[in-house]
Amino acid sequence: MFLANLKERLASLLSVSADDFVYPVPAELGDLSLPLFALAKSSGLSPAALAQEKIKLLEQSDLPEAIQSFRAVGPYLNFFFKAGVFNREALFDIEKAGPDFGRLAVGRQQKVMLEYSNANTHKEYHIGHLRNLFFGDAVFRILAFNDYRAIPVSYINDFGIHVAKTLWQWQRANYKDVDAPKGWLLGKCYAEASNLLLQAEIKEDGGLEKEKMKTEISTVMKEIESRQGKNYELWQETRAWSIAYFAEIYQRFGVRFEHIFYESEVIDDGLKMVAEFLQRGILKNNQGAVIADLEEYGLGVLPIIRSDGTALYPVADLALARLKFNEYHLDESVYIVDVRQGLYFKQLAKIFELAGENLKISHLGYDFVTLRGGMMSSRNGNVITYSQIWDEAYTRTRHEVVARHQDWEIKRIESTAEKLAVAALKFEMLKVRADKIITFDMDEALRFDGFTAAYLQYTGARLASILRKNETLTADYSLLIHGKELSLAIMMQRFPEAVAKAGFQRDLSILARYLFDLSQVFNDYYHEVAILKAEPALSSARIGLLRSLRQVLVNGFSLLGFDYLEEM
RNA sequence: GCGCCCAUAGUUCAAUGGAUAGAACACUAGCCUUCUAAGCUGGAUAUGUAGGUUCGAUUCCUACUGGGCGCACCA
Repeated sequence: MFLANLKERLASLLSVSADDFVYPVPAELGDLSLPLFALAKSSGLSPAALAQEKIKLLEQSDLPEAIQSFRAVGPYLNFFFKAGVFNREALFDIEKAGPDFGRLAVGRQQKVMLEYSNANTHKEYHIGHLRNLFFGDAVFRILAFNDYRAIPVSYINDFGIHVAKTLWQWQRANYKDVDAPKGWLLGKCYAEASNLLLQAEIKEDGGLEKEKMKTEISTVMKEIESRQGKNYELWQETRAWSIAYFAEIYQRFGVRFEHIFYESEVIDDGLKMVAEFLQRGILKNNQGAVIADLEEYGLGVLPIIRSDGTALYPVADLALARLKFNEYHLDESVYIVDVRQGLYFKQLAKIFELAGENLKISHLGYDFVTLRGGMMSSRNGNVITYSQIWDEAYTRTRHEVVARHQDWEIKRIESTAEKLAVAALKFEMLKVRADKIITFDMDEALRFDGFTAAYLQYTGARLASILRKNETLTADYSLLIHGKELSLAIMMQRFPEAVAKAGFQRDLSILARYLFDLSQVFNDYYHEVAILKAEPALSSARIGLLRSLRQVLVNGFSLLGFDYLEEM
């Protein structure tokens, strides 16, 4: 990391921290800058006077070779780099590091389990789930890149009351012979069941009808819980459909889990834990239900078991949290779940604290996805499902690819279109900070210009096309003295900083924006400078510059979870 | 009622307390006999309100306004 080292050397000469440096906003002011406001305060000098002091210090020092000049501009100390030297060192550095360029050894192999994609079987998979999946996967990738022993897991809710609702409607609607993915049909049944219940509630005299439905659903639920009978068998069959459907989605998006937990597998241990915690007074009976009373900690009340004796969500989660630490000996267990469950995870952590179990569990929240027409809800069917958005995205990318490459084989067209669609969707979800609500708009999300994955991939494809035409491997990079070459090299050297910041803040939008900025710098350069037609030695050096840029893009794309395309 | 999050250009988003608040989309004027025009160049427009801390506030603090979310049997 040449730029980082350069900053360290300057920092040590000036007795400041490398983190104090900034990059001047109007680039004409310099390549690197040191604002002296904060330092001036402790020294008792004005920032401008301190700048003069530092200038004197620098004049007497043995400066790094890459520094061309420096100058004080008011309270700032600005440095200019020697393009030839900087570029030579910067590119050697990237070539040497290759796929590891940007990697940071901060994780020290700490074991961090990341739980995400907590989908429900028997319910629709929608764009909200996609945000969770892409965010979780990218956090996993960046932590793994930064030397954490990150363990991606998914926890599937296959046992709640929603299952009973779905199966109840499934038997009434009889969709067995409808030509559609079965996982999708189950989601449809869930929405229909919820709707029927809602309608019964609104209707005058609907009370009786609703009670009848609820009783029927409750019967289904109890049969599943008893693990025998027709409904249990139906549960097994339909559950398998959903699981296969999820596996398809994960494969399409290149997401892998080290393990998948199921609610049905931990629920029994959860019930035992509830009994144990009841006995120890950590949980208590109240109005026929079992609750965790956390009022005195300002965390309200968490219901654990319904007054009809059936289990609520936390039962299985209690057992799962314990199981994770016992089986994997974790340093930390992170739940990547919608911010709306923030209170719930505080409650969960508090219960373990009260039980004297020191489990480091934390909640990494992100905000939800909403639609122009209002909040998404699978209960009333106001959703954009995974299959809808995928079909639309793929249709559009395929259309674009066909328009440009009539000569390509179908297989190639389809594979390129698929990669573009995957990248477009992932980038759309990752480019916004996690604590922002995404108001999803299909046309907006599936654009291919501006701040999009297609722009990044197009940048990559253009430079790959040049690299195919000239594969010279040796060159003298100190010939790269164009101002835009220096800008590009500095920007490339800032990749490790972007990775570090994105990883530390667990905010992938930082990396997304960095890659976009980097691409803009290249596209500007591309239009201004001839690469293949420059005189041979210079052309070779420029080819080397592009090779390094490709490496940075490849590394960056892979952290966000999409492919670098050679042609598009 | 209590708690959490958000408020920047017509729209969607940026900006470790620091230099002239940046992009993208849309609108508009240009650029393909240089390597992929899914590109590039130019043009207008913005910090919700009132205070406070500070040499300096989009950023920190307080109040208010507006929007969203969460708070006992949903997950």
